[in-house]
Amino acid sequence: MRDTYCGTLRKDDVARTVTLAGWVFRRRDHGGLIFADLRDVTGIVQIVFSPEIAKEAHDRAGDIRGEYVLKVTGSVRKRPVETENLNIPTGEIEVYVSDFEVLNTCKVLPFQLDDEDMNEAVRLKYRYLDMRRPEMQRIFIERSKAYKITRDYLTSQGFYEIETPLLTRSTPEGARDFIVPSRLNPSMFYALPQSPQLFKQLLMMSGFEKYFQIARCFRDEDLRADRQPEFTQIDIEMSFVTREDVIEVNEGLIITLYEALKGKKPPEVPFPRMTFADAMDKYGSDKPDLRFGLTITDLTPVFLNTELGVFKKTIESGGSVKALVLKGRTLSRKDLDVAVDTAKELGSGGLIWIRKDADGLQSPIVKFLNDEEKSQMISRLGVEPGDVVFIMADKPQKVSDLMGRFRLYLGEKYGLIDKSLDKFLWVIDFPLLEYNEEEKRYVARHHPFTSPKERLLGFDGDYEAILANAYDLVFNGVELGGGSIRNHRTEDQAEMFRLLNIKEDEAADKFGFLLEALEMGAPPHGGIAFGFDRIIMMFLGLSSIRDVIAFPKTQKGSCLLTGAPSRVAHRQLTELKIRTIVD
RNA sequence: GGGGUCGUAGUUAAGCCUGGUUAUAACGCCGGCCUGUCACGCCGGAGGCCGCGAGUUCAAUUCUCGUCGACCCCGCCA
Repeated sequence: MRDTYCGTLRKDDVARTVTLAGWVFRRRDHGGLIFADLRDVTGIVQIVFSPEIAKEAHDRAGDIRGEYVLKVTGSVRKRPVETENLNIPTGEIEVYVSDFEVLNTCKVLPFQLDDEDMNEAVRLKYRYLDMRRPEMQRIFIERSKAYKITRDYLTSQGFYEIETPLLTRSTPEGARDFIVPSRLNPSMFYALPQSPQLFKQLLMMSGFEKYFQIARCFRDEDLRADRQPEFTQIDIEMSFVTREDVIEVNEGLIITLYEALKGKKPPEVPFPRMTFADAMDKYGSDKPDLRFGLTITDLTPVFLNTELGVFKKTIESGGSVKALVLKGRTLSRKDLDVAVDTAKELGSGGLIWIRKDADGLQSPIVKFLNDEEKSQMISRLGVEPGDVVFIMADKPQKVSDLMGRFRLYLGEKYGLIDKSLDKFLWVIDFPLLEYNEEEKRYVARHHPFTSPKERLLGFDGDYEAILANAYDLVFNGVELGGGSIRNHRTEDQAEMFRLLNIKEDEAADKFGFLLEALEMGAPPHGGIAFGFDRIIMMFLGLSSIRDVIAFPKTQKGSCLLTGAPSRVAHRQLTELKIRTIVD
């Protein structure tokens, strides 16, 4: 239909006769002369309707409106001096239309495509129009590039791409499943996969050795700016590997993607590492944002014999006292009150501030501290005049977590984060287990197939001290992916189920197929999975995962475009032998 | 499940705190003029269930409660 794309035209094309096809982006009707910007997937070019060049075309051009779909034939000409538009790549030329055809008309759109400040609900209802905008097209063109890079890189490393089922079995542990009724088996349900975890391990038992898949995953949990109920993972599994092997090949993949999407090299290669314990101690997070310092200091030793009630009580019951120092910011009383309120909103029992002025320490609690405590605190924290110390006291894990979040608040509020930096980090040596208050038992921190760093047969010590052979990749404080070396021997996996308090018959019922497969020559194996959407979002510098998903869901999980989820015909339910219990 | 922000022409916002006139602006849309614009310009015009439902009041876009929807966060997300 066409022989040339709009956005590709340059000075070299002058004098060519071209046929273009695209949408009318903007028109500027001067009566005698009509300009329009014709847009296709490659960009825009100015087309000119002149009565002197083509009277008939010019007459008809008056009826053209925004977003009309045109096929245009004309000659490429250099723009007259002083009328070039250097803001667009095609700005040195224009196309004089000799003839055109309206391929389709267009109603007045519900919003203007060049409106940058659009309500997201309207964009989502008319997502196909939203996606017509060049900046949205750019995102999805980059995303498309990322698929290809991923496939090229991994296949060149000897990986095989294999698909796994979407209709699979619901398993306990982990996120809530989306379930799908089985018509052929009334009252039975499939589950959509939270990840292809078990299948990729089984493929290792099949002997493929290196597997990957760009896999859709489903988790029926509440949404966030960076979480959708269905999302895409780069899912990877390898046989006969150690943690170092997995990290090496995947660091290569991430670097390749980073360079392609950001157009520059990552700042630090190989990516630095940090243990989970260090991350929690210094940054109060298992995904620390290293673009700024502001590390947490443990002041518990300073206050072991304190007379200050809050600290004394906390320390006696096994808690910790932790501090952050905001350097060189003379905060007003109001700033400090806001900080205290913020800490409360984060869930803190209280935040203590101490301001060091030229006259000494200012704080509501300073009179309860003795000289020894004050001087020790000052030397440990390196406090200088103009600094503010923030202190919280609570159970060790809780205070770490709270200080971690408070650190992010301070970083954001006081502009400590250098947004021009990119910081990758491997977090390693996670705990294998964590206590779940709700279920009153230990659950797997990563997943139940993760292996411990050391074999555990007959383990009877401190569950929380067991380290896992697991690793996460963190980028600017966001988790991009994580993985582990798995248990490849039945007895090790059975031991894990024992630690998780999953009974033998239950394990056999739910995971029997895996345990059996492990008994039939399962190789040592491990892998990783990256959030593909998140990678695109982070590397393109976007703040919402919805911006990198073509047709995303709202926070309540609905699609404003199609109206999903929706009621279904009663007949459909009957066929599935399903009765709902609410109207 | 909980906390917060928001909802007014097609769109983006102002007005609401402190209730009372024809609900304001920009962009878009429609008509007219315009041969070098590129966010074209100039003149004129149309366009509103102030999300929905109750309540308070002589009177509600404005105050109160509820509800629906969008967004951010906590819980949740192996």
